[in-house]
Amino acid sequence: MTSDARAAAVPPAAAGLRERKKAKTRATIRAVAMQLFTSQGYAATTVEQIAESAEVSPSTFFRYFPTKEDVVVTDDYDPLIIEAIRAQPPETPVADAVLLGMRQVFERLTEQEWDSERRRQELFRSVPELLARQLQATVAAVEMLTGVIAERLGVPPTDFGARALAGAFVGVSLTFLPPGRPHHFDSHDFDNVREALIGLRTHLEPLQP
Amino acid sequence: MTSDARAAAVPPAAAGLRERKKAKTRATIRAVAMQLFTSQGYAATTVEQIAESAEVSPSTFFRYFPTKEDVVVTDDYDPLIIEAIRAQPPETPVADAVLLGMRQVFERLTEQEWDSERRRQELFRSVPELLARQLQATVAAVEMLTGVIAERLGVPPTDFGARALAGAFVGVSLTFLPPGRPHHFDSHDFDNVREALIGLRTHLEPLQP
DNA sequence: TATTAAATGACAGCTACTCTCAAATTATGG
DNA sequence: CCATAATTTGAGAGTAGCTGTCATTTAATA
Repeated sequence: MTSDARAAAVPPAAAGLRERKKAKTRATIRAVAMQLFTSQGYAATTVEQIAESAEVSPSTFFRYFPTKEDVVVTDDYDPLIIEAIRAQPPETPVADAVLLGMRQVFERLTEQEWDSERRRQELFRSVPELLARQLQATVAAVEMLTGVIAERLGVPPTDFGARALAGAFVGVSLTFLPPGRPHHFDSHDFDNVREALIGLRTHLEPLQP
Repeated sequence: MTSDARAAAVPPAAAGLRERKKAKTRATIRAVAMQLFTSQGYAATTVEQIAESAEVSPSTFFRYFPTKEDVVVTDDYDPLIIEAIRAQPPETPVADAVLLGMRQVFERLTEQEWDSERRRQELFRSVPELLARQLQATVAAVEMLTGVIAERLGVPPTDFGARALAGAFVGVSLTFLPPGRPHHFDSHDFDNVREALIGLRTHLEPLQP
């Protein structure tokens, strides 16, 4: 949703053997890949190496992840955030609902999940191509956010006000990933986003229609 | 600055012969590349083809553009926008100064420049990898925008308020590139961005510190 | 004009990614 | 439990983006 909060999914407990095996393979590939990336660097790690470590063929790697970048970029958190926002009481103002929803998802992460999340962020910071793809995913997520916001406001999802609010959220959130300087996004940062939004009002005030 | 307003630069009139030749080569490569992209498609056009059409070797192509993507993504407009914002009278409120500055640069484009700009936008819409890289460039531009805003506000460029405002601008602007639907960004859209920002105030109002 | 610096082209090599086809594995109906 | 159908997998060949090296050409300088 913001450019963070993404990690490996836990394979669902029950399902056909086929499904479970696929989920396990996918998780394994991602795990060993992240391991190799953080130890040798992203560029220095070849798909062949990943495949070998995961004990699959390179062909299989590409069946699970269309590109090498997808191993890092893909995640399953966005739906959780949407749901969390939807779960906020109706009397809560939209802006608060969004902030609280995002925050809650982050707060529920286990220590282990935070760990892989930090490694992901580290990769985004050091590998420009990954950041680019991550931003693309983020922009796509704005669509979803627009959806929930519109729902809450009781307007159609095409409403410009809803779109603009979603855009502002994401735009402001992105500024908390400072260039270069290693700052790991954590749930505390939502307070900062909140304050930033409040500060925004000062500058928007003078705008006359 | 937003994800638009980028095109080929006009080679400066005077300079050493070397400089002029380089500028001409660069412009030629970009021109023939854009031509091929729009006629055959981006993926279907190989660097070898571009090099041949531009009458240079593939090696030379990569000396001018580090990647095939850079042919489309690179531009020289950001400095113009920054300058235009700076040129706004000091009594103009920041938000207005930014909007007016951006708008002016767009208004000064020639019909020819608009044409290539539209082709660029078309490529961003149809080629995901290009959009990703473009977004990366956009985020980088937020830094510059933060700089001017901070300047105007008389605060250090690290100020969170300045960063947040810059982020909000870009975030809101991005929402005017609707997914899929072919809408070409033009200078008129700045009125919409302006209205969207005004609408934002309603939702930010209820936020309590 | 002679010398120096820069731009270019040819070539080799690596790797991400695609496609095809045969072998292996899992699901399903009797 | 077995036969058959549907998926998943691996192997191998091929394309193209990109990097690096080195000799050759072209522009700048004295």
